[in-house]
Amino acid sequence: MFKELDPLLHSQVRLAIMSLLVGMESAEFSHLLENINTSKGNLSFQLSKLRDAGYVKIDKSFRDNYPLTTVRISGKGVKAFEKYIDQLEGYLKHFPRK
Amino acid sequence: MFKELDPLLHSQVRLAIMSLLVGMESAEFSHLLENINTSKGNLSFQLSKLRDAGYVKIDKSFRDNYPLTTVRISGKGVKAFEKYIDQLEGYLKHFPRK
DNA sequence: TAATTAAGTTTGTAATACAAACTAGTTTGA
DNA sequence: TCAAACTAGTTTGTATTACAAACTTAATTA
Repeated sequence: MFKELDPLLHSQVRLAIMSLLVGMESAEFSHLLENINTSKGNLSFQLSKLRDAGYVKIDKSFRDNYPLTTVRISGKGVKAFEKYIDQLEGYLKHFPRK
Repeated sequence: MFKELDPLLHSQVRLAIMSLLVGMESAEFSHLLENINTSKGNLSFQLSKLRDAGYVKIDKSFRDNYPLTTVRISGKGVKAFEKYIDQLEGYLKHFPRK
């Protein structure tokens, strides 16, 4: 009846990360931080989890001498995000969206 | 940008409970247990949390000599569920439902 | 050169989810 | 008739999580 919700995505911060990433080519750490209501500590931690799952690719470089972390969603990540939404539907069907 | 998701509802088991209850007058403990993939220990625990939040009313009686626990969603619970779905929309907008 | 800022990472703690173990009583069958 | 098995849950212990505080490393500014 109710399908399993991917625990990696069923988390406010990680879902927000994925939601942002799915709509853009790539995002800088600071961009994510500005748009998600959490600390950089937690953002860093949650990004690592998504990387470990293969849902995002993290690229580390330098810009103007400072470290620059760039994140992009992977194919696997997109699929997982789509699937998560599908599963979620089952929980919400009593209030269909317009 | 991303609104707070009610932590009481952003949980697989509790969301399933609320989703079932919002579609029916009331449900017995055993009915919930059959339709949600969890243990009775956890179901009991999560129902208590929803009761403590005022999202459900729990009625205890007896039927055929055995204890019978009946649950129904409260007005507050319905509102919270609707609001949760609204907030969630913000996270999913890149994949609109049909 | 000392203080401040940038851009993160690591760690400690508090909250959470869960199933195993428990409670309290009922039915069955030897 | 009494002990084993069943009904219908609740409580407790543990392992996992989410998070922010504290830390790191290096660059910039006063």
